[in-house]
Amino acid sequence: MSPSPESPCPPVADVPADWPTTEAEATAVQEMLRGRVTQSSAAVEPGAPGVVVGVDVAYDDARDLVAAAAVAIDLHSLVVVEATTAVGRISFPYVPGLLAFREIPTVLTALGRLSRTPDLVVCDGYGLAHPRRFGLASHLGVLTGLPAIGVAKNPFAFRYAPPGERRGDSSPLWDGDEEVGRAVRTQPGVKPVFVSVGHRMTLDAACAHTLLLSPRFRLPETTRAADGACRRALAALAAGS
DNA sequence: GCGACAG
DNA sequence: ATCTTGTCGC
Repeated sequence: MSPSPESPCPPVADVPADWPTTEAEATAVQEMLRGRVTQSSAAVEPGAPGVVVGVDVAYDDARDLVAAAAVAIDLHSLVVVEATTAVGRISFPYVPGLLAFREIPTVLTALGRLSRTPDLVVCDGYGLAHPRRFGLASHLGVLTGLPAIGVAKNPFAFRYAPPGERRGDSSPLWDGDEEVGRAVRTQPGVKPVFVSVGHRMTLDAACAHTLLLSPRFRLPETTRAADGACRRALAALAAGS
């Protein structure tokens, strides 16, 4: 039977047939792709005009569903110019270090539904601040070829000294003796966010972009908008089924 | 070996 | 991530 024409239910995408199934396979993919990350001059200079896209996902574990959102925001005005969503089957269990395999297929679908090419993608989570230097933001950047950064709400397993209390203060995020990202104070006296390079971006530029995207709240406008959009998409799906 | 551990 | 109301404060 084909779906009834009047059915407003959005299609739920299945997991790609070639998607990794085991942790060993997923780790091997990371090892295979990590060399493609570029960390040179910023593809989008902080303050330059352009469109930044925030991506985020929300889960319905009971139904095995993940909803993704891609929200395009004008870098200068921070006004939302476009938003897309997608719903798919959860493609991987949550394993620290393998988060990308849980989110990427559905995020890619949402990104592909945008009518424009982003100048920068902002992810929830990490890029190079990752056990194998290939977190979600790097993975998404390499697969799309787009400049990407990761802005996480928690320091994961990395160490840092609290940055100064003023907006714009930052301190290194360390994996041993290697600086893999930075703790950035986006609002005075508020817990910092944890920024790392995803792809085609320097750490300095990633931090500068994060600050420009967070003029009023702790989290970047991209993250806030994408979070709201994917939650609404998931709620709408539940309501319509 | 055990615990910690982005979302 | 998710479970979840009202409430304090700018």
